[in-house]
Formats: sequence, C-alpha cells, structure tokens
Amino acid sequence: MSNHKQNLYIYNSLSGQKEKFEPINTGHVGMYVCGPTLYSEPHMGNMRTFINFDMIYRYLLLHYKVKYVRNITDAGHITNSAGEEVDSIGKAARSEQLQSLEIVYKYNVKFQELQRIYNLLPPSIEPTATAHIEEQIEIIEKIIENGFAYIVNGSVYFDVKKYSEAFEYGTLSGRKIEELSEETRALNAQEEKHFFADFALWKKGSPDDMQIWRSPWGNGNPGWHIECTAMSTKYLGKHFDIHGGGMDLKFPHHEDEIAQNCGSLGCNPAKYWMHANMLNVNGQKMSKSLGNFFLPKEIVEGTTQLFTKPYSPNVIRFFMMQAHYRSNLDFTEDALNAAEKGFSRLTDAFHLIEKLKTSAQTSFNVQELVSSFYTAMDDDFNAPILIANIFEAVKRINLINDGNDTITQEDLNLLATALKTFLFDVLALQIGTLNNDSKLSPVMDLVLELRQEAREKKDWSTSDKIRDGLAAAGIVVKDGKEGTSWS
RNA sequence: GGUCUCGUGGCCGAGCGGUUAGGCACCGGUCUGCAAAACCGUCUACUCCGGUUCGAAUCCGGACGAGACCUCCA
Repeated sequence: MSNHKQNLYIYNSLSGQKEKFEPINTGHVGMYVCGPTLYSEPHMGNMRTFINFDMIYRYLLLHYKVKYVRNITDAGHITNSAGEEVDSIGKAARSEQLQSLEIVYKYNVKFQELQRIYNLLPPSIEPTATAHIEEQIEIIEKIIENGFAYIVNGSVYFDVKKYSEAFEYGTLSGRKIEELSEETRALNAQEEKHFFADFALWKKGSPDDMQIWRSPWGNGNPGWHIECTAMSTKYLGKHFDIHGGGMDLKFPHHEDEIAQNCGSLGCNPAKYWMHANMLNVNGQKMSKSLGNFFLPKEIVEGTTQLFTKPYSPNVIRFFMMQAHYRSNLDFTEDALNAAEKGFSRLTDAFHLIEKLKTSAQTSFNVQELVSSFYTAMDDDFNAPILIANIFEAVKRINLINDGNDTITQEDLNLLATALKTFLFDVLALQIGTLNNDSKLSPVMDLVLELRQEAREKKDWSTSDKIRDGLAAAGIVVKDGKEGTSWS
C-alpha cells in the first residue's frame, strides 16, 4: 500500500456533491457494483462501466483493503415496456433454444474472457442470483413483516405508498412519487399492484418458466432488484461504503434497492453511490434496444463495421481513461486513432526510462510531479488529469534523453516507480517490451542489415525498395541516431 | 409532457471565478541520402443574449441546440 496521504473525494450521487471519502471502518472499503445480466454477450458500453469501476477499485487498493463484490444476474423478473413481468434470461433461452443455465454459462464464459482481454481485476466475490434465493426470500419476508409489501395471488409487491410514510422514496433519482407519470400503467399484470410505482419482489411462476423456486408464497421467481439487496447485505453488511453501477441503473433499480434495504434493514445500503456514465456511438447511447452497439471483442479483432481497423485493448482502455467516468464518451474512429498515437508516445517514453543517463542533480521537481498523480486521482478519480500529468513526465523523460533536463538516480527511481504504479496498477495498461516477436526478430535483423549495406553503398533504390516493401507488410522502419528499429 | 445533465479551439476531452489542461491533427524546427518515425516548439477555444463581479468558459436568468432518465439496458 502507498504511503501517500489519502485525501480522496468522491462524487456521491446521493447528495450530488463531491464528499470527502471516509470509510465506515478505517482502512477497509466495501464496494458493491451491479454486474451484467447474462442473457447476451456484454457490449462495449457494459465494458466501459466495468472498466471504470476496475480503475476505481485499483486506486482504492493502493490505500485500503477492499472487498469488491460484483454480482452476476442469472435470474430475475424485470418489468418490460408493456408493464409485464418478464424473465429476460428465460426469453433468451427460448429464442436460442437452450436452457436458462446454458445461456448463463455461455455468456459467463464470454464475460470472463472479456475481463481477461481488458485486464480487469477479478472482484473479491462474484455471487450469482440463483445461488442466493434463500437470502432473497429472507429479505422479502422482512419487508412483509415491516409492512412494506403485500401478497397478491402468489406474487409479492413492494408497497411504495406505505413505504413513503416511513421513508422518502426517490431520494437517489430525485423523483417524487406524485411526479412519476401514471399514464402507461394499469395494464395487464399491473392490475395486481395497488399502486403503479409498486414493484415485484417475488413473481408467481408460470408453466413456461424455465427456472422456478419454492417460496412461502408458492413457486416462482425473484424480482430483479431484490438480488442486489440480498447479496450486498450478505457479503458487505446492511450498510457499506460504495455502491456503484451504470447511470441507467439509478432509476428504478438503485432507487428500489434503497427502498428494499430501508424497508427490511432500516437504512440505505451505501454511504456513497457512484454512477458511471454511458458510452455513445454517433452521439447516442449505445444500447441493445437501439441496435447501435458493438462487442468488446469485435473492436479488438477489427470485425465491427463501425471501425476500419482493430484497436488493442490497451488503446481502448487508454482512450476510455482519457474521459472522466462521469462523462459521456463518444466512440469515433478519429478519437481512437488519436488515442492510439498518444498511447504509443507514452509507451516509447516509458521504454526510454531504463536507458536514461542520470546526473548529480535533477533539473525539475520530481516530487511535485509524482504527487500530482495522486492529487488527480484523489479528486473523484480524475483519470484524464492523471494522464495529462503523466504526459508531463513523458516530456521530461524525452528532455532528459535529449540532454536538456537532468535527473538523479534517486529521482529517476522515484519517477519510474510512480509511473509503474499508475500505468500498470491503476490504469491497468499493459506496456510490453519492444520488438518481442522472437520469431520475426532474427529475420528483421537480417533484412535491416541488407538495407543498411545498400545505404552505405548509397544504393537508394534497393534500400527504399526494402523500406517500402516492409511498409506494405505493415512494418514501419524507423531510422534513428543509434541505428534502425522497426515496429 | 415531467425530471435532469450538457453545449470548450480541426477532432477527442479536462477545468467550473483570476494561472499553459492533456492527447491527436496542423504549422515551424532538430535529425535524415530523401522520407517516415522520434524529439522540441508553436497554435490559445469556451453556443448566443442579458445580469452579478475589480474580474466569468466557470455564478444567476433567458434563448437556441444536444443527450439521458421517466419502460428493460452498464
């Protein structure tokens, strides 16, 4: 852990302000983030949220012992646009002609693979909804006991009106129940509800349900929101430090989680609520319903129509980190290309570090530069500022290399360590070694030697032929002061 | 219709009352057989109209424009 003095401020969605971060238990942080629903392969927008919380997790890890819980939704009924309760996983299972469990397994394998590709740290625990039916039932029972839920025909609904007599509903999303539009309701299954804003805690099973569980109210399925309450309580307690998720989960999901937690355990589950912003493509939120999404694997493999070439996961991650987690980010080819070049400049400078000559004195303030990395991140995880400051270090490294700045061995160590910490441990960028394609390397050495011989004989047509031929094969020849390299 | 967020230079994107954000591109230079690459330097913007202030991209009001949520989505 870092000995940097922690002075972290976090934007709390609950208050709409940056607040000083003070963990409930000194030195420890409990964080819960809403994970994916495994009815399809996570798209790039999903990944942005997980990547952002991975960055947040990683920075917290520098200073605290962190328990990071991210659930996997493999069951649960949600309410669709027609006001019907729908089992999204069951629906996917039917359309793919698989069992629910097969669907969940299939997409979980893909999700785990994506986490590897994008270098996400595994959470401390990744609990699934289906493994916590008991706990969900217990929470529902408590809510009923407290008088905030009612049973209708084998289903259980949360009673928002009763609840708002004791607690305030809508504190997170800033919504007031009177203001919630009523027009779309009073349809189909809605008839069972006393009030349009009520939501299902338990839904009575139907004969075509693929997954079904026993409960005190008969066989059925849990509602969508209750799993998070059950699992966060089980692993982090009834009140923990950080609850995160995508902006779009704020309402109704997180709002209802708060209601469930208050309704059963008497308190808001989290001290700090954090919401990551959406990913835009062509100015619009990337989402399944709009069909303008691409898969995290497609962009890495270059198989999406939206982009003309593939981008490495590092470049994608670097690109994402250049925008603040609470801002929208528009994916465009130009922006991605700019990020790719910037990342390569960063990489080049990083490789220069070990070749740098040290001096008796340092010509700039290394301590200040290093602490600027922490200051940036302490301000609500401002990764774009961190990167800007890292580029200040890049410039210094290049200036030292050119002999226009000097650095002592001690300061160089300090800078190198800090860069490694932030580049590798926080931003999770993987910077490999140069020209590490061992098979190609000897071949390239030979080719470049031949070209060098031609150049010495001033046989420009041969040397240019080699250079152009390599360029056509996607290999760039770089003539530098200390010889020729390639990439 | 309701709630909310946002409008920054060619592009992406920070900042949120006074100081150069940063990256990419452009331009100039160093290097080079010529290029490319690399490095250095330069470029100085905040939708519009009012107001507050010694001072506003930053605060307040209005207009226009964009987006999110209100129904599943990270």
